Amino acid sequence: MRSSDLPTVRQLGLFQSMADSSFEKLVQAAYLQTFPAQLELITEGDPADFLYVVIDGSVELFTRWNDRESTMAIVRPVSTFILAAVIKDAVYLMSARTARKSRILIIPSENVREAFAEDDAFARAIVVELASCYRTVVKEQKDLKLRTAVERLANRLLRYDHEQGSQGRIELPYDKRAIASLIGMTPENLSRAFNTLKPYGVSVDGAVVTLGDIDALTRLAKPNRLIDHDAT
Amino acid sequence: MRSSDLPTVRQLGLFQSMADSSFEKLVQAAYLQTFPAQLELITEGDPADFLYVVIDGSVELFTRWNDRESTMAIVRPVSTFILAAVIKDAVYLMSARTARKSRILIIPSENVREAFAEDDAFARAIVVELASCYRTVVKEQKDLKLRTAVERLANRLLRYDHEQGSQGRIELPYDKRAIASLIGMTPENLSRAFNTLKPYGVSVDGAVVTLGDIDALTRLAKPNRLIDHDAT
DNA sequence: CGACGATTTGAATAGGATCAATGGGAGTGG
DNA sequence: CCACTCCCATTGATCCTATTCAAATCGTCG
Repeated sequence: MRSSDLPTVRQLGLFQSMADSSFEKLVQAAYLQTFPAQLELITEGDPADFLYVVIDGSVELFTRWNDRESTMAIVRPVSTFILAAVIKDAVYLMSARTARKSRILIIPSENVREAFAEDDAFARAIVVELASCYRTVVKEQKDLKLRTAVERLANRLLRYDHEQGSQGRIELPYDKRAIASLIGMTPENLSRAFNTLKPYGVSVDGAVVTLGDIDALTRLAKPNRLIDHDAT
Repeated sequence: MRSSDLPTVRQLGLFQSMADSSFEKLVQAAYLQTFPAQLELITEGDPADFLYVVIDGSVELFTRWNDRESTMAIVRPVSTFILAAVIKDAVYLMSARTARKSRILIIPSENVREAFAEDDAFARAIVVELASCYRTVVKEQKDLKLRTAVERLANRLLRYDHEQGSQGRIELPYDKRAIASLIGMTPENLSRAFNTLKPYGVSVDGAVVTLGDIDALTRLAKPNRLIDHDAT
């Protein structure tokens, strides 16, 4: 793998506290590959043979059932995905495909589980990582069960604004189809939700969204650290 | 605490592999209390001061936002809840109240984190526990995003039937209000969903539900091990 | 320029929520 | 034991939200 990528991976919360020797072993067993956009990397139901680390690009985690499909998450560099399946030596619960051309580090599950068994610091890092993942999904579930589609969109816009420096002007990080599915609605409904938010100062021009009245939008959205914040 | 409860707790996946000394310390620091029904044990947003173990009774995890409320899970004996918050030393994301009179073991968070730091086997048990919790919530999210309310109910009925010995006759484990909220609908809508399922052999008499045509119900529900099963 | 995919808009429908009213036990107190 | 009350569940009517299907528009890329 490219030597310049190594430190980035090493600095991930998941890997930074493990022993050098353990990390070495993991990296030695790993493959770094570049995939074109829209390539299905894993399919839900398959055994979890690898742990994935997105180095560059982005990956969409999605799920299918009965001819319906829903985007569960979009993973951006640098982070891992499907750790839980790997640790439990179970099948993947979600499918994954590259959203764009992506460079991805692939670590065989057995090596991950071996490091987990041998390296105590790594085991504890996994605890922290999984606890974070768990809390993130719980927040998403709260978002889904407690809010309407428009409220979910409003809160997400505020979140993107915050992530992008609170300038009242954001660039949507993914295409609208993906955002719609992520938020749990159809693309058509997303369009209409944007229209519903016009009176709250929201105007859309392609992927650029201007938040002209943050206060009004905030009063509508009622963001909450127990649902919307990333931290803890 | 009652000596007869100790082995049950000790045999939980979370505790069974840890050192005797660590377990001893945890138990020594813990309190066993009996709470009346409908008592709010924890409130979301509060610091996670304790890990909870339901010994007897049952506890509802729920969440509130903007005057709405939703049941996230119901915890039955013997199992723990809010482990992730305790490990991360964060605030609770969910509130909890006893659904009925309950006996509950309460372990101070600091002791849990101390055991986590000192006992490697315990750390690894926490990994497995959190991975399971994570995968459970992911399944619930898939259920919510991919299925209609009637489909969710149909699958849940099949699950209860399976849990209760596949006799085609089940007793609802909680009152309908709770089940409705758990599934993500209103009580009114649950009533109507039961009616919708009548042509599929579902008949309701109080808390007793008869599944007269499992095949038809299954064809409608399309249960899936990546959403509905408990294991892995 | 033309084709394709993504987005938007419109119209109709379905799914679910809300509000209001009624029925039905379980528990309480006389 | 019976009446009363309360809470849960059901039903009806209506409203609102969101999906579906269809068509138009826009922009991008070859």
